[in-house]
Amino acid sequence: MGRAPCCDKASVKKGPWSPEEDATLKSYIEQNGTGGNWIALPQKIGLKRCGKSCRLRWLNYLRPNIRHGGFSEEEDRIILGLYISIGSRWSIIAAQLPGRTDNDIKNYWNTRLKKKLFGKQSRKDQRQQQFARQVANGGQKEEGTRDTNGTNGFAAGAYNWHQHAMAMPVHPMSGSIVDGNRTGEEVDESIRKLLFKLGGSPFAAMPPPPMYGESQTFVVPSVHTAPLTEGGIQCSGVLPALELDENFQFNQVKLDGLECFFGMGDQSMRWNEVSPLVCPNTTVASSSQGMQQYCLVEEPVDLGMQ
DNA sequence: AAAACTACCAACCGCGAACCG
DNA sequence: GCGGTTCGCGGTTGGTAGTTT
Repeated sequence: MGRAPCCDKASVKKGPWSPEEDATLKSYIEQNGTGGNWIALPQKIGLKRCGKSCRLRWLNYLRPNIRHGGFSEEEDRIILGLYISIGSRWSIIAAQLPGRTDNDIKNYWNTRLKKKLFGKQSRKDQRQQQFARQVANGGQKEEGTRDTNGTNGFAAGAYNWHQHAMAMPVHPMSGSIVDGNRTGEEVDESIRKLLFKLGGSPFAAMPPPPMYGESQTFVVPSVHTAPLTEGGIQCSGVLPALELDENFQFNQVKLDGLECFFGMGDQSMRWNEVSPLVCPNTTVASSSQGMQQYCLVEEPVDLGMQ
């Protein structure tokens, strides 16, 4: 027996929602709630829509206190930190960002953040950065840097995000989830608790500082217990060695483009080509000093795990 | 000015999980 | 325990606005 369709597709309207449909759905749910049955809801209120479509419209657009666009640096870091830790579990990531929907975060990741992280800038970002550099140069227009890709010298993989970070001001997160009083350790603890709740062991005490030689190269360990000198890849820069237990191994298959974090794949990656979103405040320290700060989420963030 | 290209995002689709009788 | 139904999630698609050539 095949799967029962959730609705009669022939008689159901698809595509963008009209303002009238929005108003009908919104006013009904605000007054009566969903009634616990999305499938029956559209018939009840005379909408020619699939129940799933109604649910999606409500959750992603009509629900109160939804925020769209305008992701802050802080939100970027939270998304990135959680993506590295738990993969593409957007609903969990969204739960840590009040007002954001999983769909919004997913879109943001797929269209912007992933490219931003791995060096391929969106044109919007390119323009923002070019503008910032012009401002930094006292308004002088940059010339002669456009490459054949039309990326003004910032071709994929060659973009220096540390430079970007200096040019782009860091905006405090709007809303209330940053209280500014919590230490990095408290945030780490929140994430540990979250990961533990998700079924894995919290990655024990943040990783030991990587050995940082004069070559500015160290070996990223595999996710589990691989020693620093085995199974890793050569990377330059600073990277935390996350210790996630086997319950998190499944996430690896979803970590599109992040294989380097987990010692997967055979390509080498230069970490100074990766956005400071990964290691926003990391300091290139001498081998005697060790690493000053860890990555993941470093700003005080209420992860709701208290 | 127009065609081609790119980026963004709302919405759809299908699957597994959870729930219920 | 089983089968049917609904929910929730993540991946993907399609439309459109913006940008480049």
